[in-house]
Amino acid sequence: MTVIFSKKCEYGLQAVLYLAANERGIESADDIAKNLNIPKEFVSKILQSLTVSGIVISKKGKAGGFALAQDPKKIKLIDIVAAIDGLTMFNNCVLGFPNCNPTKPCPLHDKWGVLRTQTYNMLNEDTIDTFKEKTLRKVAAI
Amino acid sequence: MTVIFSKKCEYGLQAVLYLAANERGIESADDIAKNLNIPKEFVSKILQSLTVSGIVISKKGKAGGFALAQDPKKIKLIDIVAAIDGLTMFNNCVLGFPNCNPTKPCPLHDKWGVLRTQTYNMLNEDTIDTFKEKTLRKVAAI
DNA sequence: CTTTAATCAGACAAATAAATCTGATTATAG
DNA sequence: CTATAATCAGATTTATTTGTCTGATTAAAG
Ligand code: SF4
Ligand code: SF4
Repeated sequence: MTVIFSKKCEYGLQAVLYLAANERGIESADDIAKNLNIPKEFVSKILQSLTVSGIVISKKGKAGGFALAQDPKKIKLIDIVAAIDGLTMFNNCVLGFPNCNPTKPCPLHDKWGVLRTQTYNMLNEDTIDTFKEKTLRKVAAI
Repeated sequence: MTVIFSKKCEYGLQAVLYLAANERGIESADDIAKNLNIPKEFVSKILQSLTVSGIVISKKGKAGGFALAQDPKKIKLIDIVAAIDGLTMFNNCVLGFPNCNPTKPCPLHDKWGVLRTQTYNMLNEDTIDTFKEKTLRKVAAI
């Protein structure tokens, strides 16, 4: 069981945070994978897909790799989530009931609705440039 | 993608809420499945496992089925989650970083830690007898 | 120009989760 | 006592997610 996001999405978030934090520009998939201790081929695939979404760019050949496609002051975590897992979870129920709808609230609607929104806001309110320090410290501790 | 809980857990939560809400005592798996619009064999298996956890009881043979093992005033949603998915998610990171630890916080630790606790509280603070009405209304709308 | 180290595309494999099936057992009701 | 309708246990199937492999392409550096 993952929490909220798929592994794909978690790795995507970690990789993009890492790219933003180390400020070295182009970074190889191999390097990213080693530093985050996640499977290289997998994170490589994920970053490939994020090039299509315009979040990272890739450079082929020797000394190639991935880098942010935009200023980290413009990228939010929610952008990465939207690109990988989509945003449907922010319309779904913790209990798995269908048709989430304030007019047909299920038992937890009031409480869950608030938490769901706060989770969304958490991912939407800061740009990833503000996470550099903490990302570096966390990565160092992996 | 499910939200937080596995399908197994979602169905378990729904089934137990349903048993508490309709107050008919023994209810067949077939009936539960039809009313919740979820697979009968699957919910049956899940309820079987919840008998082991002491949350429901089962009665075999004709007119058999499942019923709550305890007074609904004593059952909390967190009990069902603990029995099916376990509670590890309440120690894990949204970003999937390993070693969640306040001394090695990752970028979202402060915010996510709070939301995670509030989610736990949401499942822990009320007993399922308080959900009857809303459950019935939600089930009717499925 | 050749070697090397990287992405890229797409197939493939393994693991996990979700759902179904089968046969046995059990209890009720006629 | 028999027919029926249910749980139960466990195997099996299917779907999805996660992870790996292969071969082609690309670009840098000697
Ligand atoms: S009404 Fe609330 S609890 Fe029910 S499905 Fe919608 S968000 Fe979830
Ligand atoms: S420190 Fe916070 S964000 Fe990081 S893993 Fe722990 S809970 Fe998650």
